[in-house]
Amino acid sequence: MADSESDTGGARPHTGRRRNEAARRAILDAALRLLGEAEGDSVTVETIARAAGVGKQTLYRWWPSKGAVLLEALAERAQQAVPAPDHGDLRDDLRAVVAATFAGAQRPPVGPALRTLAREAARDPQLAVLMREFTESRRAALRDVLERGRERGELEPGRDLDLMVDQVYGVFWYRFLLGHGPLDEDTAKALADSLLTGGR
Amino acid sequence: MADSESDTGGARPHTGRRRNEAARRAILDAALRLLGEAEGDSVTVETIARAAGVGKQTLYRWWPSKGAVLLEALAERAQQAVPAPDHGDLRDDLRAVVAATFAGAQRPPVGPALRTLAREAARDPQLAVLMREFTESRRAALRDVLERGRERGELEPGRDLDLMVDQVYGVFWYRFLLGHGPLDEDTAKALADSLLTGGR
Amino acid sequence: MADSESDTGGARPHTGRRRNEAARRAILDAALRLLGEAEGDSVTVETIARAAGVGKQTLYRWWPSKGAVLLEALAERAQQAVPAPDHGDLRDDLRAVVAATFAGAQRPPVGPALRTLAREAARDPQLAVLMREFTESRRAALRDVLERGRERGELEPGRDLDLMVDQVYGVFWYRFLLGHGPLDEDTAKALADSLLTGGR
Amino acid sequence: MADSESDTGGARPHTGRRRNEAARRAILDAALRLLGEAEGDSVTVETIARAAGVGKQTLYRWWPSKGAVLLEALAERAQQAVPAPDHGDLRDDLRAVVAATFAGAQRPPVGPALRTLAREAARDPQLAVLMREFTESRRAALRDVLERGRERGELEPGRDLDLMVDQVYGVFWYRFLLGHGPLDEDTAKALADSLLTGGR
DNA sequence: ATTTAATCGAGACGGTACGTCATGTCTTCGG
DNA sequence: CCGAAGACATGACGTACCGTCTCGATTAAAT
Repeated sequence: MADSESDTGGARPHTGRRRNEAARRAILDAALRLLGEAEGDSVTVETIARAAGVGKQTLYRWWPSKGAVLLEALAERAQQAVPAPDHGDLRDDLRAVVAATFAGAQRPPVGPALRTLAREAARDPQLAVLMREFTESRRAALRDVLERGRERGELEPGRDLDLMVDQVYGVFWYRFLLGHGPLDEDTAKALADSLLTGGR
Repeated sequence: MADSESDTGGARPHTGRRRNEAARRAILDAALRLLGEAEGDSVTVETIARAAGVGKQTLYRWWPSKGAVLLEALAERAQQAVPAPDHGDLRDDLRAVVAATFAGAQRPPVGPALRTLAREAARDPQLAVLMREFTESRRAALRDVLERGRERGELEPGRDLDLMVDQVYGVFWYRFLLGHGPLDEDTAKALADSLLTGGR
Repeated sequence: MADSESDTGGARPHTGRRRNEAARRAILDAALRLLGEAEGDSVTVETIARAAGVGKQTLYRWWPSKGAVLLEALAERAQQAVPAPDHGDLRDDLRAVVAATFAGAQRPPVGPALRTLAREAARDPQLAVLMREFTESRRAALRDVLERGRERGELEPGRDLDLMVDQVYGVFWYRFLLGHGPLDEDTAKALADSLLTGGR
Repeated sequence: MADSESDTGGARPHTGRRRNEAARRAILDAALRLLGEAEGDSVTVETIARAAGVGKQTLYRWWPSKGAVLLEALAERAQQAVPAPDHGDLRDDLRAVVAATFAGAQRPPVGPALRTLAREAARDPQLAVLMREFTESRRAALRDVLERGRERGELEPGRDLDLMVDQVYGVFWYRFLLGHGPLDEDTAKALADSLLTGGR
């Protein structure tokens, strides 16, 4: 009965007094998988543990909260990405980064996970900190793009880069969480252009 | 013991088969107070009821969910604002609206309450809907300003106004909730200018 | 699925803010039934609650521990008994009381329940107190029989009645819990006679 | 932090592939100490291991269960006794054995330990078996005394000796565990006399 | 004037998830 | 190869909120 859900392929070998890497993997995988399946609701610590074929205690031993598990699972997945392209043209780079951000957050397993993560972080200060650190790397990547553009003279020297970054991520999170507007490629293009050209 | 916290001044007179306005007030007041106080803890239905000296059923009779109570409590307080100025100059109007938004959300009772409300909305879909409706009026006011500007020719005709609105509120919520950047008058000015002039 | 076990016959009507007597009954009945079935092992709070069709909290609201539930269930069952016969002859009375004690504790639902109760009381001081009070009434009944006998001159005036009582209940509990000797009617007779006649 | 309690004096030298006697001692000592100290709390395997500065496995390698450790710890201490005197007079012998039993169980280190042990045995069937075996020697000693008395004609030939033994140990355990009556020398005398002379 | 009906405070209820604890098994690694 | 260390799966524990329910009282409206 339990196996029908977990499908971990049977017994994991014990690893003695060292952390069992296979268990870690099973937990992270199960967490991400459940998030993708269940649209974010009802992803319980117990559910994750059962799906991973793991005791709850093992989960609590290594992560402070359910959200921390999700975050690590997600961070792993997102490690590879972080494009930070360098075409030599700010407009192109900006469009690419923004579009990649928008697209990346909506692929099946990531979207619900990210949303759930935000929900959890809203209540769990510890997780909020972790998440802030995680997103920081994304912000840094975007800031690099802008800095390169400024050095090439594509931006006014006095421009507030942090504000520009926040305009991108602000729009992203705002629409991502509320869902009242699109986060498609056209929007990405329009947003990038707005930052560079403004509204005149 | 209960009175030490609620301080409703003792017994409320019954109002027979008509809704007891005093109870409604007590609930909203208690809700707002708790929203402001509870920095990290979650605001419980039971807590609100107890603080208001009210049965839980009274709460559920008049509001569909805990979130609805919280939102109404906050909305009452925020009723006044929604400036939507009309100086005849888009830049001035925009700066004014953005600055007012930034400032309004940080006044002592509103700031923490709004933050807690956002936290609650992250978990309570019903509240999320209500909050969306509530913020819609703010967005509409900003959109009006932009539309007037466009009609005066101060914006390119093809500009995506909704995106501009979301840039403002996106930045606002992003910084408001994460607290990693300022929401002062300079920022308001810079943001407004960015929307109009862009970064070249 | 749940109903297959609980068999409470469907929904219990709510009783508002007053304790639900039906729920109390269901809990006590379920507790005793499960004890009888499961030989005492694995009678979990959760199991009792589920079998009674009740939330765990309801159980904890009214009893301090699982053992307290069992005790109350058992005390109810034992209420009627408490023989304390009065044939006018001490030997007859004593034999009757002892035999009744032995027999009563071994009837299907009572035996395992009593054993489990003792197990629980070994760890739960609160329950130990309750149990002491419960058994006190049994001791008192036996003491009454002895006192009547002494008044009739069937016992030496200086005899330590409390010790006699403890000889009866000591043997009872000792054999009941360890199970190394019989607690049948012959034993009862022999024990009663031993107390009166001694070993010469 | 762990050492503050164990205070085993620091590192024990390893003994290679032979059983480490020092570890055995540390475990038994820790067990006895904890049995004596822990008045209400239960004595945990982990607690013993930590207090002895020992891994849990070392414990399970040499003893089948926690209870076995506790019992062995106690048995060692109680080795000496088992008097079984032979004055040639049953009454004297009986009084001596009973008084010794009562007194022995109340000496400072043994009393609380024995009580805790009984508590543990109530939950641990394995320990219960071991304890039964352990107490069997005590029962045998008493039975010997009685048998010698019977052979000397001081007891009716048909007397149920096992029942007499259980009257002694029944009273002992009953009062020892519940503490509602004294276990002093007078009681011992009265109990011995009761067994021989009875109550007329 | 009496009945009817709705509100109110109170809090019990069934339920879901939580995070902790103890058990007994297992494996690593230093000596 | 022993012994320490401690990770692991299991399963019970007791707590926190949720949203629903039923009281008994109180009082306004309908009769």
